[in-house]
Amino acid sequence: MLDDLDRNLLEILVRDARTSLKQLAAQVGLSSPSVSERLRRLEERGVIRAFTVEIDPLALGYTLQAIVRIRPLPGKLHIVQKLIEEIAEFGECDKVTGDDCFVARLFVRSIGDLDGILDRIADKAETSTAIIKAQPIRRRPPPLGTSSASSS
Amino acid sequence: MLDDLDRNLLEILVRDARTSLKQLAAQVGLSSPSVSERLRRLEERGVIRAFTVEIDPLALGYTLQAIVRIRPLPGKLHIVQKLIEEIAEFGECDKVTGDDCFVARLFVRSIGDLDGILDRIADKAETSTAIIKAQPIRRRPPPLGTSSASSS
DNA sequence: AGATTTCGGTCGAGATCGTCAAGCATTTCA
DNA sequence: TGAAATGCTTGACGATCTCGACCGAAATCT
Repeated sequence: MLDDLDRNLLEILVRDARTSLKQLAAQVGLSSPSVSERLRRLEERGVIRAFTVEIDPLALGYTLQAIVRIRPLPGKLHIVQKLIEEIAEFGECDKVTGDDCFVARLFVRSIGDLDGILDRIADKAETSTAIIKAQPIRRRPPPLGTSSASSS
Repeated sequence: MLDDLDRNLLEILVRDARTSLKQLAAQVGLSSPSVSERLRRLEERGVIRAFTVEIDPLALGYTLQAIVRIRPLPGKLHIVQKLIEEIAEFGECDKVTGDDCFVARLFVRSIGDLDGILDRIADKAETSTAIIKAQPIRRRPPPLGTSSASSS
């Protein structure tokens, strides 16, 4: 489905999405129209979900991040999910198996804000919050190579 | 530190990092050299951490994601952290307060792979794994507006 | 207050880049 | 065997970016 050239292109673009077609072409050994066509198809197929910009939350004043596990009270699941989606400070949320129904990432500027936001769901769900002290791995894509599990 | 124009630019770029300087200039009411200079400074200051491409893990065959909470055995914290960093299938890892020391996101192609990877840290840490069933909120930046907690 | 420096902006020209059409080779399929 | 489809290249045109020169407002210094 993806050949080596595609993977190569993706790798370069993950590092710098502004790499010009010309440079991309040079690095993978194609002409720029070919690269352009490949990118078009990668987008069309949904492999490339978006070209975007990664912003440092700190630069926006969000000095605190937390991982919040959320267990909605009986019958409140949908209301809670909707609420989470509407609160812009939630920067990520996954619905998971197990006791905790949701695991979410919260960006806040202060402990006070954290409290304020959790209060808004306190009557609809139980939450456990863990403050993030460090980020050993920041968001990165899974390995692009055709395989890799259990190597190094 | 950031004015309205900067925030406006960031908002546009988060949606589409390939927006041309010309278009950006038109949308915020500046000339393109000005926009160019602003972007340069946003990068320089670290506000924009990177221009990147968002890849669909599914397109690479990663049909399964999991949230893994990891509690290293006594004395094994650093070994475990290093191990996690080296395993490319970990797509995110935060060091948090509380009983669980790390919370990580794992991309795998199959349950078998999941087992294989967890086995590699099983003798150095306790783990609890939650399979991701859905993603109500995919990675998004915190609100860019000057404030927002407890609105909407 | 008045002069000066700094900061952020505009304009225009030259260089760079992306896109399009035309054409070619290889593979696939009837 | 031949026709169609795929994926590539080349070359030209138009759009975009970048760089230098210049300008004005605001802050700073004397």
